[in-house]
Amino acid sequence: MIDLMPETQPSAEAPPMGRRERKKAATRQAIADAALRLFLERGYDDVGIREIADEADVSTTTLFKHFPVKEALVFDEEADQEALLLAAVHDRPKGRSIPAALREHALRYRMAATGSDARFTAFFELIDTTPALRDYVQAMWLRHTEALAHAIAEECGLPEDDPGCTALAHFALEAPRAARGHDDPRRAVERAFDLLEHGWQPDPPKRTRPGGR
Amino acid sequence: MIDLMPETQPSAEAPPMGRRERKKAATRQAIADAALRLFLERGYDDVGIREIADEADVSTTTLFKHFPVKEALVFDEEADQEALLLAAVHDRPKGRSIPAALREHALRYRMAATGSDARFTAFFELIDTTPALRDYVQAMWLRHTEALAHAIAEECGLPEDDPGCTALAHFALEAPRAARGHDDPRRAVERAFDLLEHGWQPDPPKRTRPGGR
DNA sequence: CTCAACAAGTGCAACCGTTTCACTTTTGAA
DNA sequence: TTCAAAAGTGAAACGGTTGCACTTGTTGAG
Repeated sequence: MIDLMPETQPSAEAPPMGRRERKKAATRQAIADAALRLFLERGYDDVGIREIADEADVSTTTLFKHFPVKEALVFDEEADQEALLLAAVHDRPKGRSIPAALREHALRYRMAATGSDARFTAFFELIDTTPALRDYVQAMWLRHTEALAHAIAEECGLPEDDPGCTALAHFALEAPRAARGHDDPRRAVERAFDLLEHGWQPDPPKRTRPGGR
Repeated sequence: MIDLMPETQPSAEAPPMGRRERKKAATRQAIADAALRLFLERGYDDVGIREIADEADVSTTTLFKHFPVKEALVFDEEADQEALLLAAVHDRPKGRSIPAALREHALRYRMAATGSDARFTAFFELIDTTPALRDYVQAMWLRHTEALAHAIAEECGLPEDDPGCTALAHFALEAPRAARGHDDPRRAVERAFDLLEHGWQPDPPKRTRPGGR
């Protein structure tokens, strides 16, 4: 329900899952769907774990095997989104700079939410009005920032806590976030990344050319 | 126990508290002391709320009247520190720029921890090794950043979500944090603020001079 | 001084997210 | 077929947190 990821590239990732993995995924999806539906109906705090499990027809034990904490039920696509983000850097067409790859990724995947689809609106309102969820997205954002910084550093052959990489990662995730609320979010993101691509020069390490591998 | 705030200015704030407020403060302190002692002895996760309350000789109800969540027991001075931070901006000597005031504050109050006092070391190790506390400090840092940004904006007569103010607040709190781990943290902070003071020019609003009030 | 009003503290039971445990059922592969 | 690992179960417990009805101490106005 509410697929935040538009149109995965047709040719991409389809390692044919066996029955087992398919069933597992189905269970997971059933849980997430039930949870989101109930949350939207009655509010995050007024829906208990046990009730969600019942609705999805699984035990609470099973529920927690799939989602480590209650908040994670709302962001069941987090892992996929992070993977996509890191892939955008790691698998970018050769010759393309990292900022450029991040810009493309931002425009492609992180702007879906800005459409005027009513379900998106409700989804974001749910988050914005629930302190527990606000806190969770904040922590999530940080996790992604760190993962991205790490990936960039690795890509450039820099130490994994290189401040420049941290800053770039920070910026690349902050830009789309700040763009929400602008009249033309797409344009805002473009602007931010224009700035970034001109300003950011990866500090070339000893003998690796920036962007090379 | 473990007073993070060295030497409050002698003349500052001493609105003579009545017996009531004094007792309340004492209770609060007893709870925080008991909690920190037990945490350091046995680890954060291995000490329960009920046990802390017992040790401080209060009911758990009372404990939660003073500290909204378990993590807050570790940061019982948070409110004071935030107040001090905001005061550093608001009550700075006239003519002094905001960045300069923040630099002085950072050097004065936020570097206490870098001393080689064994209790500080243990305190920070407790935090660093407890995920729940790491998460909490992160959220705390964000709250303080937002409060500071708000205070700066108000001080300059700018809209309360002015990006420049947000950035300045962010930087001013990030600098001392990043300095931890440097060989000479004090110097690192000085450097960071040197940069900041030269770089940052508050966008003068309609008719207010920057730094004026 | 007295007394009402209010703030602080109490004890207990409940709530709810989360974990543990011992157990059954499915599934993939040897 | 056989077997081990993976997925799921059910119930009970744990621990942080809250609600409730209550007592006690402090304060300030009359």
